Amino acid sequence: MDIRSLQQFVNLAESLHFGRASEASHVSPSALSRGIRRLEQDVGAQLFERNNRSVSLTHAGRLFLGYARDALGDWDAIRNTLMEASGELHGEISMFCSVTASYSFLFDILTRFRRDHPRIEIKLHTGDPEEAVTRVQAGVEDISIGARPASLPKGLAFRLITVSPLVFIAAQDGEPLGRGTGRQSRAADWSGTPMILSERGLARNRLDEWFRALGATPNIYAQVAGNEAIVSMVSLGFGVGVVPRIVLDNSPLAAKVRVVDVQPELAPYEVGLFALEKRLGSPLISAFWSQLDD
Amino acid sequence: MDIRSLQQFVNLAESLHFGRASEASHVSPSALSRGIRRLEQDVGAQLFERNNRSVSLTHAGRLFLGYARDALGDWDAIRNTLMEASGELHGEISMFCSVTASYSFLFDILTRFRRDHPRIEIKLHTGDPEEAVTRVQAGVEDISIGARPASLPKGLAFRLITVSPLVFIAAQDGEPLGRGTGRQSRAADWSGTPMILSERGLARNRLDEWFRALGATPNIYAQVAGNEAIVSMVSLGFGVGVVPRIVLDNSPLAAKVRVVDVQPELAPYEVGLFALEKRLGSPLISAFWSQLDD
DNA sequence: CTTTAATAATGCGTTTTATGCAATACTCTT
DNA sequence: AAGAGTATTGCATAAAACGCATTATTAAAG
Repeated sequence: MDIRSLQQFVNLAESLHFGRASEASHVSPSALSRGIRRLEQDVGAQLFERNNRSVSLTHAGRLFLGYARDALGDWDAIRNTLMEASGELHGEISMFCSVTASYSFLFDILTRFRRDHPRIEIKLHTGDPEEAVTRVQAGVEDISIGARPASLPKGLAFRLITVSPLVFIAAQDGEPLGRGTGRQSRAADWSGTPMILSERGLARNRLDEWFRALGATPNIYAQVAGNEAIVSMVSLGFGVGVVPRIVLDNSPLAAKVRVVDVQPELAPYEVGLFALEKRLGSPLISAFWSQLDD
Repeated sequence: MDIRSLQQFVNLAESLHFGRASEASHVSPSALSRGIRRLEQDVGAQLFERNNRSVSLTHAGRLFLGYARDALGDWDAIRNTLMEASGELHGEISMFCSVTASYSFLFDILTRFRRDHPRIEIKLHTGDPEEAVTRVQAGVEDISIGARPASLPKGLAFRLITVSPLVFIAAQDGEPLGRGTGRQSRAADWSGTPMILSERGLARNRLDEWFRALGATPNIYAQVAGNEAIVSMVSLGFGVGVVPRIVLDNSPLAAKVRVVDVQPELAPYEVGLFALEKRLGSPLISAFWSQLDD
């Protein structure tokens, strides 16, 4: 029996779904399946009742779940105790951010963190920015970087890193938009403007809201995934897009697009760290969290 | 972290000696060394202060020892709970006996045990009969088979399997001993008789005592290790030996030796099971123990 | 009733990890 | 200064774990 099997067991007991539990444990479903089997061998009792379509805890499994939670807690506790006693922090933090974020300020943050805590390993996972909140909520990651949603889910802590305006961009050498910039937009201004939008996500929601408030319907030329793709298509002259300025700052195509001054402005992106509130007590996570203080 | 590392840690913490702890853990010293290293990595603190000649617990190690004992206890407890709930016993018993014992009644005992508890694995280790007591005392083995010593060490439980007389044997076709058998021996009877004796062990102690009571000194022809070797040398006519009768019953040389009726008789061997009293509560050990009841 | 989508398990080849043996390096004793 | 005792390490081997692709089973949808 090892600690990882125990964590896998708890993950599975909580989700009752091998696919999701395997993600939470950062292993493949097959590894999880075998891991659980091993554990059942070790403990000498069947813990889950399962067929190929459903999973449920046996009576023994429910008893064992209590033990497993305690054991994981005890292990964490002794580790933290010894770690604090020894002065230097060790261990591993699992982290999630979008590719965009990893290109922009993540480098600086991790460089500093490594300098201050060289023996804490960061397991970095990248993916769709939308997952930043859900993955932390689900316990799949300790910390994630993302944009603060309109309403922060209960139990989730947010730590602001930076604010980046959402800006309209057009091709640098394209024709000027057929209206003066800098004044209030009118619905008619936008009916003929092809737009490059995110398929979904916070920026898209903000923009939909913006158009609704204007009483206009956007002329959508393309819906793409990823801010880089938006910049790319805009730079090629396909239309007007909306991205956080921080994306422009890190884009190799920045010189090929220009920011259009549009009124009213979109509410800015608040980019920061997410973590579960109850896990801020952990020395490792707390170290990462408070590193942004200075 | 896994349970075996934890057990290895406790073993080392108790003996502070890699060689002995590795025996107690049934692994090689190098495996133990690496195992401890791994554990120190996992826990993030140095647990032992050690150079090439001495081992001691660090402060962190002392703290961790408390945790480790608890964790091992908890693991045992949940296993036993689930095992009893599930009805069928699983797991592993480590067992020790002499080669002699393994040839004689061990087969029957294990056959029956396997029939009643097919999912309990027996890890059998063989060696010098004298170790039967010490290895159980040291916690290296769960159960051992051996002869009951004159005084049973504190905390050790003994369960009689069978009683086997200690008999004098001589070569079948050798000359008759120069005195009538069946009457009380006198010191003079033995001065010219070459004896084949164990180097040490219970039989040797009994015989030394017997000669002392007789006021005689044995004429020792050879001191050998192992009852089989005694039978062998006696059968070849080198002298008179003393072995438990059960050895004869299982010896291929039985037809080549004869039992000599000598008075006073030696106290018989009481062969049985050893286990630590405090471990008789464990379901597995208790199952083995009580199997002899019927 | 048949089809389809979902999903846990498994065969297999590969990578990682653990182990034992023999050799080494270091330490304390004589 | 020599020697015995002992933790460690290099190396080759063995075992275990893993992921991918596939399979088998099941519940729901048509």
